[in-house]
Amino acid sequence: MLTIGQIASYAGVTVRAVRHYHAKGLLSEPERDHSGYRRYDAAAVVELVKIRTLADAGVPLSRVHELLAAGDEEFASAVEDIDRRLRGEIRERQHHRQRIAKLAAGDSLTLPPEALAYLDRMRQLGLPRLMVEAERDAWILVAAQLPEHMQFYMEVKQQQMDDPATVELYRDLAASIEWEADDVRVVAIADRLVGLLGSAGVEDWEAHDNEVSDDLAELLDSVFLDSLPIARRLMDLLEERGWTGWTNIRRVDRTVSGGQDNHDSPNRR
Amino acid sequence: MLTIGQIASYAGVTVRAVRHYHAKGLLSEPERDHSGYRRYDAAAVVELVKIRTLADAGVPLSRVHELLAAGDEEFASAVEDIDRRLRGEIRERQHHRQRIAKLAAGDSLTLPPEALAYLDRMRQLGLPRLMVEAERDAWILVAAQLPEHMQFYMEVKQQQMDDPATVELYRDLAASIEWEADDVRVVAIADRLVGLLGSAGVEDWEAHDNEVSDDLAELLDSVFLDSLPIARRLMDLLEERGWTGWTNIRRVDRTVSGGQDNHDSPNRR
DNA sequence: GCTTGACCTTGACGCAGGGTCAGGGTTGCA
DNA sequence: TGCAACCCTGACCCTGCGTCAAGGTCAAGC
Repeated sequence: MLTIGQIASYAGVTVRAVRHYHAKGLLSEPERDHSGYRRYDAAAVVELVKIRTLADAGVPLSRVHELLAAGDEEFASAVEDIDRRLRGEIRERQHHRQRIAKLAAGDSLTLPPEALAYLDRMRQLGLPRLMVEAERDAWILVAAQLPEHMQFYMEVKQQQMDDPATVELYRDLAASIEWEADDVRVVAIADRLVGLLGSAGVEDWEAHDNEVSDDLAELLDSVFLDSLPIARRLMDLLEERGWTGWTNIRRVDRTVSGGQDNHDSPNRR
Repeated sequence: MLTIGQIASYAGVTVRAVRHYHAKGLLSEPERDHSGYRRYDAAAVVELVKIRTLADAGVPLSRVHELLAAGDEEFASAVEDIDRRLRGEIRERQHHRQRIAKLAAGDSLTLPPEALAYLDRMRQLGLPRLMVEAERDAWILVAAQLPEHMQFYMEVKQQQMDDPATVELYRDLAASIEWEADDVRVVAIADRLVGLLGSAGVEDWEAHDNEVSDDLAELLDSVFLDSLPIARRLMDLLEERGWTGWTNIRRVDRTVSGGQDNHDSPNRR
């Protein structure tokens, strides 16, 4: 008669595993000797080897019992199930490999390459690190929600960077991070911004704009409001000048107070 | 400010997952409002998106924190680690697929094809099911311990099946399962067995024999002893006739009582 | 007879990544 | 005011065992 350690070593498993199979009901509990030790016969080793054979083939323990008792047909269909699961797990891992490969290749953690290029452009134009990071965080949020629009957005942003007046405005906005909330220079910024908004040349922004949910717009506005002390005042001034919102900035409807309309708005976070 | 449900939905994860990341220290706990609700800012969403990006690339949560804080070099080497792990997991699944495919193809659970062929041969020779199953169980044990010797063993067994006298002996042994332990016909069986042992033609059995550990031999003997009431008596009779053991049956050394020597022994379970 | 070391016993916690109650409190809307 | 939809913590569930903890048993050597 065999002890648990012996059948375990015959089957090439640990003692703990054998007890686990008992607990799961895969292997029936054998007789005990006078001191309570389990005593196995050779048939138990055979059962254990069968269990391990199935387990080594990727069969979950919860299905081993069923498979040991199964006829040919059930066995075949169960095997198909298991193979399907294995294929799925392999595909999943392959996708994981592709993703980490991209991350390792410098795709940053969360942004598509065109966004990284845009942020690089900002840095080259000498815009300060804090501003670039605020932009990055905002675009991470957009990319997470609307990955399919990122390319378009980035094209527009790159065009904006081609306009010296816009870049100049960005620089001043960046500098304003050190201003108090009531700094008088905010008024000049607001006026220049309205000027740029009026001369906006991007016509089909609107189609993409409508994809930005109110919730997301609010979230992005909050990034702006949190990062710049003058932000609240600036938005107030813009509202006086006929523009409402920031992320989804739109012309205020003049006929119905508090109403909305859909003029396009080239300024973006 | 955002609730936990909101940041979860921005990042495409469950509320439970966000709390899990808090508990694991991946995402720092935000402020609470007056009623104890967590209140998040947009930066938290950005962090959460980063965490998910890594997790979706197969990075274990336990390494996410480290990777978020890592420089380029550490990041690269960590990514290599993870890719290695993923490759290993894929290979493992591929092996699993091969194994269940073989099982599904009828490779039985535990025996190589040549053993299955041998068992089929026994059945064709009209040997009873119980005997074939006892053989099968015994060979399962051998296959688990000495898979590389199975082919040789099976060749020898097939040769035995070519000998009508041996087959006849098997038939009578099978019939003996219904005999009492003290049936007189056992003596005749023992004599015929000794005759076959003496005329054995297999010369290099010995090299394989030595691979069978004493423990395994004892286990296999016990299969024999458990399955046949006359087994014990038969072994006693064999010992009287100069043969000891069963699985590792050997000629008894005549000069030193109780000693062992290494004559070959073609009889096998 | 005593110690030592290798076994054996049950019970419980731990891992990864959360899912899913249970048993509350809060908020927002009709 | 009521109800649904949130939020909170705490706790248990899943896999397939590994790893203590705290003891009992066995065989060997002195």
